Order: sequence, then structure tokens, then C-alpha cells
Amino acid sequence: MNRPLSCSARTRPCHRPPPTGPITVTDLHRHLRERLLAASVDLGLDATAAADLVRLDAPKNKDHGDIALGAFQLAKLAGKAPPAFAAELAAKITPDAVIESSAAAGPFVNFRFRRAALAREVLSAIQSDAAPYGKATPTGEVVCIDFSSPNIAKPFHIGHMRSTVIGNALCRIHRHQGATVHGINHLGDWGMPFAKMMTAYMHFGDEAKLHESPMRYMFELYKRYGKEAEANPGLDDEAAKRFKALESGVDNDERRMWQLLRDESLKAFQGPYTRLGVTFDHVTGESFFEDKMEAAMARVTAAGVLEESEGAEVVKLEDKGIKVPCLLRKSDGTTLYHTRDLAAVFYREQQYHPNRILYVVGAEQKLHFAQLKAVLEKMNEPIAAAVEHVPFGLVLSKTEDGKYEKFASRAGNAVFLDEILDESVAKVRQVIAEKNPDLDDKDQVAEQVGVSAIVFNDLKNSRIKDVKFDWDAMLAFEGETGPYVQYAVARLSSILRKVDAPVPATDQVDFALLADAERVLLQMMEFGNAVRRAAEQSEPSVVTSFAIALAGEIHSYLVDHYVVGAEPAVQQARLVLVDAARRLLTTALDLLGIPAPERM
RNA sequence: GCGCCCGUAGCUCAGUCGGAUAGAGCAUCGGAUUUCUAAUCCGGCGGUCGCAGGUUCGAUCCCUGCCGGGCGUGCCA
Repeated sequence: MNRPLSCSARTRPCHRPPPTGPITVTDLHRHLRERLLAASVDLGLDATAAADLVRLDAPKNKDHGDIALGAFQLAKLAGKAPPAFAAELAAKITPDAVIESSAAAGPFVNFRFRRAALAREVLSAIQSDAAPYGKATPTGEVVCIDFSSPNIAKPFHIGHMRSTVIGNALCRIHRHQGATVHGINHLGDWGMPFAKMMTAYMHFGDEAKLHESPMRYMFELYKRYGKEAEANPGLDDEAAKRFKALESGVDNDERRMWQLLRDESLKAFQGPYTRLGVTFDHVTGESFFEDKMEAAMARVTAAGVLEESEGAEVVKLEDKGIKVPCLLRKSDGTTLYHTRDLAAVFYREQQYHPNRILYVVGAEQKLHFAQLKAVLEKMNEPIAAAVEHVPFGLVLSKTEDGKYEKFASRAGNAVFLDEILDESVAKVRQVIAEKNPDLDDKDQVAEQVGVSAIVFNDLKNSRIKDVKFDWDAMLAFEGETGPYVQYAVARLSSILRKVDAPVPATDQVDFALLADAERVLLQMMEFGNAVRRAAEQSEPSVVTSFAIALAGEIHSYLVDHYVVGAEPAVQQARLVLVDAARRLLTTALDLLGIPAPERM
């Protein structure tokens, strides 16, 4: 079994650098907050107590205003009825340079920003690439992200994609937030699955076939081993012996075989990684920790938590609320998944000094990571606090009667990632032939859009949900899809090309002319919040949703707001808006690891 | 059995710290192109937020129980 196939939040870099230079969009909120706080104090509230209760949210119904405050808690603090207090508060917030109005509506206070101020602050910040729209200054936070981590003795199929694309997005999101990120591919190149593959190859292997198509051939071997082992249980015993021989450290047949299969697998895996645009800072698989496990075991022993049980060495975790002990050494003396993960934690601690270590691994391995963390806690290792499992759901295949079931690679219904990507790219090529036959670089664009459609689809929903793999849905490029967002970028790029004039600097624009772009601007303003939430909760889908929403707003806006034929002053203002929307969508897609072609 | 996760429109899903009239996409029906890409936009239809209690001024959200589905549960990863 491999890691792939499936949160939490601790520290976060709070709002970006101090307000030097141009006012950024966060300052609209900050300004309102300060006014509200001052008003609360005027109304007799304690400043520190009130500070926590001034919480601004975008109202669900946009008719209510740009931003709203539910005055329930503040009213309680004041000992007044919420509607009465809301009215008093609203009256105190008189209009100023950026606040257009404040109005009480029952227990709520609704605010509106001046349209020109809204446009100026949002668009200036985007144009100057200021955080949160641009990369934040380094915060000093260090995040290790253990992702993809396929068992390389198995084919790279659809199930492996989730950890890969979620982890990749998290790397990008945390870097954007100013963290130092170590993206780590903890390859499954050790242990029993690898020993089984080795055993299969030693019995039925054919080197020519292996070199010809390593991934497919190893899939054949994998299936064959499964069948043979059913008929002949001795095979598993042999595999165990071979693993022991491999782990003895002696230069023997097993070691040479391990080297051959590992090399071939790694080469084969490079294909999907390249197509997905995924890179790693460190490729330190399980085998990397071969010579680091004894030190780790010594540390566990020294901590006094290691016990002998039924011939194995374990750490009992009942006192941590976990009934199943954590096995660190089998009765035959060989090591386990946990042993290597423990060694990896110590290694990462010493090498990278991380604040967080995220394990982007399927939800079915929850117990494994709970045990890992519990062992570290029991050892009183402070690094325990950094260990966070980031689980995600399974990929299910659709059955003929419209239900969904787990992919079973043993049964052979596994779908290779390459097949899916190829299928998607082919479909995109078809759409291009219909809609944009004169496009240059058709192949490159088809690859970019086709692969992105699959990646986007995987990042669209909360990661904990199972992904329902449905060809029809996967190959539909309308509605909430990757191509929908990319298409928005392409349209915006097209406008900028057609106008063929430089985008004006923000101090040369009359932002009052963008009053009709309020929905776009308010959506843009959500970006920082979205990225922060995505980082805190290890949830790239927050960024995906943002991208869909902004693309939707700009698509709607473009319908009846022309740039090309517009009055010069209007055109100038709209150019800034269009350019900002293009930048922001491109950034959002980039955080997801998705390219944004200028034409499609 | 025990532990954990999921359950919101016909389907796939959002719903942020408990807050205003629960939102999208797909499907379906009806519209929009003399101008920047119709992979688009606008509108209609569609809801017992699994069920029952509880807490609260207020629950899709928190608590308890139940139902349905999934995952896990000592020498695999």
C-alpha cells in the first residue's frame, strides 16, 4: 500500500507587512475596524474586550452591503438589546473618505465603501503586486510537506494523483504566504510491497519488457504476484525473507534487484510529474532512512517507551487513547513503515527545523499518523506538535448502475493517469478545432488545458470528500471547471491585446468610473482571506472556489462593459480592472499549479 | 463489536467563528451574439439541510441518540 489515495491549523502569518506605501485593500477593513472600535469605546465598551468582538463578514445577501457586523456580542457586552446597540453603532460611523454609509438592519450593521475608494485600493494593490495579491515577505515559518509519496512498486494511476496535486498546491500556497517550504517526495521504495515486486520479478521477470514500459510491465507483475500468492502462500514468506536480506545491508542479489527496479520506477514516474508540472525539493524515499532507523530506535528506547510484545518491539498507546500499539520492529527483526516515518521526523527536524510537517496522505491512514504523533508525544518530543496529517478521500469509479465503488488495482480496473490526461487533451483538441481553429500552438494549449481540467477537478471539492471519477464530468469543460477559469484569462488577455495600449498606472485613473464593477472588486477583495484559509486548513479547494467565483464575476462583467470601444477615460479605468483580474486569476491558478495560457 | 469520516436541489458540490430570505455548477425549460473569444452570459424549474431530541435570543453548523454509506482496527503501506 502506498501513501496516496486522501487538517488542521496552527500558526499563520497574520496580516502582511505594515501599511507602508500605498494603502492596500486590507486597509479598507482595518480602517472600518478602527472606526468601529473607537465607536464602541465611545459607547462605553472596554477596548480590549470589544476588539475580539468586532468581526466583519461579507453578508450572504449582497443587497445588504459590502460588509456587515453582527452586533450580538457587542450588545451583550454593552448590556443592551442588539438592534438598539446596532442602531447606536451605525449612527456613530459617519461617512468618511472610504466609508460611504453605515446602516443598522435589526441586530446587524451594514456598511458600504465608496466605490472609487474600493476600486482604487483593490486595484492599486493588485497592480503593485502587494500582498496578499502578490507573494508575502518571508515570515520565517518553515513548512515541510510530505506529498505524492507513491509506492513505486505499483503503477501510477488515478489514485496517486490526489496527494500529488493537493501537496503541490499546498507548497505553492505556503510559499505565497511567505513560508519556507520543503516539498518532500517520501517514495515508497522499501518494505514489503517493494519486496513483493522484487520477488515477482525474480520469478517471472523479463528485463526487455521492463525497460520497454516499466510502469505497465510492473503493473502486470503486480497483478501476477497477487494471483500467484493466492495459490501459493509461500510467496509472501519468500518476499519477507528477501526484504530481510535487503535490509541486512549486504551487497547481494536483493540489493541489486532493488536498485534496478527503483531506477526504472523513478524514470517512469518522471512522466506524470512533468505533465502535472510537479517538482520536489527533496526526493527522500523510505530507503533513504535505511541507515537512520537504528538511531531513531535508540531514541525511542532511551525515552523508555519501547516494549517487547509477542516478539515484536512496540510502543503502547492506550494512555494516548489509541488501542492499537505502534509496531516499530517485527519479530523477524525487520523494520516497518512507522520506523521509517519516525526516522524521517527526526531527520526533518534536524535538517529543516519545521514549524509544521504536513503529511498529504489518504484518510485511510489516519490511524497511522495518529500513532506516529502519539509516539512522539509519549517520548516528550516537541516536534510532535508539528506533525499534521492532511487526509483526503478515495477516488471512486462509477459502476454501470450509476453507483460508485473503490478502484481495485488488483482487479485491474485501475486507470492510468496518462490515459486520463491523454483523453482529456484529445477532447480539448476537439473543442479547439470547433471554436478556435486558427489558434497557434494548438498542441501546447491542448496539453495545458486538458491536463489542467483534470487537476482542477481534483482540487475543486474539499479534499476529505471522495472523488467520484466520472468520465463525462471529467471531460466537460463548462461551468465550474479549469477551462472555465482559463477561458476567463484568455478573454482578458485578448482584450488587452486588442486595445494594444499600456495599462495605465493607478494614479492616472478615475476610479469613480468603475462603480459598476463592484461585484468584481468585492470578489477580488476575498483573495487574501481565501489563501490564508487554504494555508491554515490545508485546503486548496478554497482557492479553487475563489478562482471560479472571480472568473464568474468577470465573465458577467465583460458581457456589457466593453473596453475596446469605450470612452478614453472609461477605457483607461477598465484596462486597469481587466489587467488586475487577469493577474489575480493567473495567480490563483498558479497557486493550484495550473497554467493560464493567453489564448485558447 | 469498537474508532474515525461522510450524509445539503434529480446529479456533483459550496456554505468561513452559531446569525439576515440555505447558494453554485450539471441536467432540464426559455432567452441573449451589428462590437473585446458563446469553453460565455441572463432567466425559469428544483430544498423535510438523513431522522429524533437537546443547548441557544437564534442551529445546515455545537451536544446526545438513531438510520444510511465509507474507511480503519498488531507484525502491509
